[in-house]
Amino acid sequence: MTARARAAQQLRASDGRVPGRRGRATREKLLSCTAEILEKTSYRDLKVIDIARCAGTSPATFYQYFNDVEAAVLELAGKLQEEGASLVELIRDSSWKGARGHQTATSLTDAFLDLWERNRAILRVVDLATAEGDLHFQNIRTHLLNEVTLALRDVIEGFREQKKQPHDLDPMAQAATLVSMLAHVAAHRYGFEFWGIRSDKMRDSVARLLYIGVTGARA
Amino acid sequence: MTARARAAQQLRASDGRVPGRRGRATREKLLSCTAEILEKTSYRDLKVIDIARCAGTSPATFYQYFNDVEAAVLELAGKLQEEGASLVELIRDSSWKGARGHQTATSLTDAFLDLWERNRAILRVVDLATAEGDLHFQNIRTHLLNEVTLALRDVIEGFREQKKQPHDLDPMAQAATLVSMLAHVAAHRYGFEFWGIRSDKMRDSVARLLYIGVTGARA
DNA sequence: CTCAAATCTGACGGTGTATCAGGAATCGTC
DNA sequence: GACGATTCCTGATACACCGTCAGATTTGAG
Repeated sequence: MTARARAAQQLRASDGRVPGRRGRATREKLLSCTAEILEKTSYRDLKVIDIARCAGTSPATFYQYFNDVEAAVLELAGKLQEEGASLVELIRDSSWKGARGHQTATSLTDAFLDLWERNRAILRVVDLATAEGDLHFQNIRTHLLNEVTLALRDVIEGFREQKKQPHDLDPMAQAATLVSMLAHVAAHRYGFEFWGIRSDKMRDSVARLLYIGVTGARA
Repeated sequence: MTARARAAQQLRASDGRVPGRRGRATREKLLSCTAEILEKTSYRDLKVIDIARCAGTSPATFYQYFNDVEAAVLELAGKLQEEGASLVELIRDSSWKGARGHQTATSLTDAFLDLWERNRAILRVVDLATAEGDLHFQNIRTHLLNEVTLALRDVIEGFREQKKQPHDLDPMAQAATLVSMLAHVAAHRYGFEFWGIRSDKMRDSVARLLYIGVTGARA
């Protein structure tokens, strides 16, 4: 790789320079402040000036490193893209047969809920922006969930070949549906508790439907 | 009802007056403009000044009728609360047994997708605001979905009593999970097509999982 | 210590928010 | 159809945030 090519894929400040150590540090600080504020306030009320204040710097500095607030959030979201990897392992490396399969479904459900819980503030925005048709966020969401969906699809395809699943079932659509269920329950977890539904019962239902949906087995 | 009590539940302008015909008309115009703009732009970029411009009036007029942008969107969302009613009828008045049951599940899926499609711009915001913990939107979302969830719960409870569903299954949690699946697939419908999954296959998977989840039958 | 590169910020023009006093339209009444 | 009262609307305004740039400050290599 030429020096030119390397520089091209490196971080750039708004004026085109490649940031040094100090620069990268303030950039990181700005990012973590963005994440922190997003935990407490709505996306609509996330202001550059607040991020700058939190980072002990000025708004102008923020614009040195990001084009706008969305760019910062987008980067935070980008960091989640690899998070899907551990879920994929879980899906591929565990047995989906019988009681073991139910155990796998439960573990996957827990892992999903946990992933969402740890990143709920960002994932909320990713969800909204994707629904609004923002292609950048859509891409991130795809990268995060696509691996998981594909892994599930393969497992489902296996059960279909064994005639455990209906012949006309589309494994990819089925996988996407199950992932949707997981994502939505994870996103609205707090809402269910508020609604009077016990969290562990919710988990059981999700895991059970996941198991049935993947394997074609009965409840 | 006393005049005082009636006035108390009537519409009020910001200065406390009860609006007359002209006032209600501009109010409606502002609401429809809000909805219209929300179709094309993100919630984050929804500005009072744009709504006012669209309605051919001034920002000050907007504030005559709404405290802020959120109040207007909240009212638009409130109008959806009764939309759940037709779904409830569908759930209660149709058979869930055998092939008929599968037909019912398909109809419900279609009705759900249609409801979301017709109101996607507003429902996006409801979803986000609910996830962000906004209780006003949470309430609306609950009213919209709670009836449907309760209706599904009753049907599930029936199948549980017939030993078609596991004894330890919580019908309410199961219903909430299925509604989550419906809501999320509906919200991200366009995303799936973009992702290369055929819309009709998606619908089939959702309907099938819904049928299985409600009745406990096999695929 | 010196100086050039890297980093930061004060200052500014532009846009949106939210309020209020007062101007304009409407309506009932004579 | 003119009057006054009521309803409705808006210009003016103070304030907040955005996004940019020139230049001040800091850093660190020599």
